[in-house]
Amino acid sequence: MSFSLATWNINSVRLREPIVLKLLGEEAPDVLCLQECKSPVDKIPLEGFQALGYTHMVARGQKGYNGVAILSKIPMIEAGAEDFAQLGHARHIAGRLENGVTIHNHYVPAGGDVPDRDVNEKFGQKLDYLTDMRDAFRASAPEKSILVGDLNIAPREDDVWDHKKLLKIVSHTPIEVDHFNQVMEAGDWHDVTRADIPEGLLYSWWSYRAKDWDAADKGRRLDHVWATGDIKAAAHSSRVLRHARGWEKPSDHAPVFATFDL
DNA sequence: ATGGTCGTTGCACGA
Repeated sequence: MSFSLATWNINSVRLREPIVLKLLGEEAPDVLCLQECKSPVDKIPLEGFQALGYTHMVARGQKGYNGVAILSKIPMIEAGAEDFAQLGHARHIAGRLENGVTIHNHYVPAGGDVPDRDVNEKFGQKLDYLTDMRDAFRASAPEKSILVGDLNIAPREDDVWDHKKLLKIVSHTPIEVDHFNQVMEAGDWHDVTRADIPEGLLYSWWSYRAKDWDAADKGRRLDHVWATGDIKAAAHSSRVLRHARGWEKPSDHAPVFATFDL
């Protein structure tokens, strides 16, 4: 069985229902993981998704902030939702497909502007969220699992438009990258996107504040697809759907895709 | 060094 998957920070699933439908219609991933739905679960506009064959959903939501959902054409059951760092936020949901693969969908806290937990509580919450993820994977090793989401960290030099300029900018600081790598190591997670696209600048997010995001191209790779070691060889065909950043009323993130032959 | 843009909500805050 082969299935394709996409992860996309949608920045309001209700406002952007039209481009979610566009993505599902044009690219037809079997599974779509969304972050920043900014909606209670019962207000997610399901009808159009269902009409396109996405008849399964697991989600956590809250009014106005955060929120994660997994839409699937493949039968899927909920496989847990955790409140890492005990923030009381809807930032994680897991689903299990009928082929036994578990998908974790995360929206890691952005972390505020100042990369110092003593003066910026949000930065501490981000680090604590990642530490809790690490400890959960140490306590229970994930198998046959995929982890996706807006992890709000660009770990590599070629995941940002200017490594040196961003070393003190939240999302690319050494302490965040260290926490990120500890999560990966604890769960035997492997970076599917970079296994498929090992060389070159690669971004999934461009700020709304740039005058011309495409020409300036000051992006960061904040959105990730990981797989556990037991299924990493099944992954291929990774890509970032960059042109979705230029759609009508876009999200500031582009969808990231991968395919798994399992 | 600064300001720049969105979305949701309620008359700011988070990203």
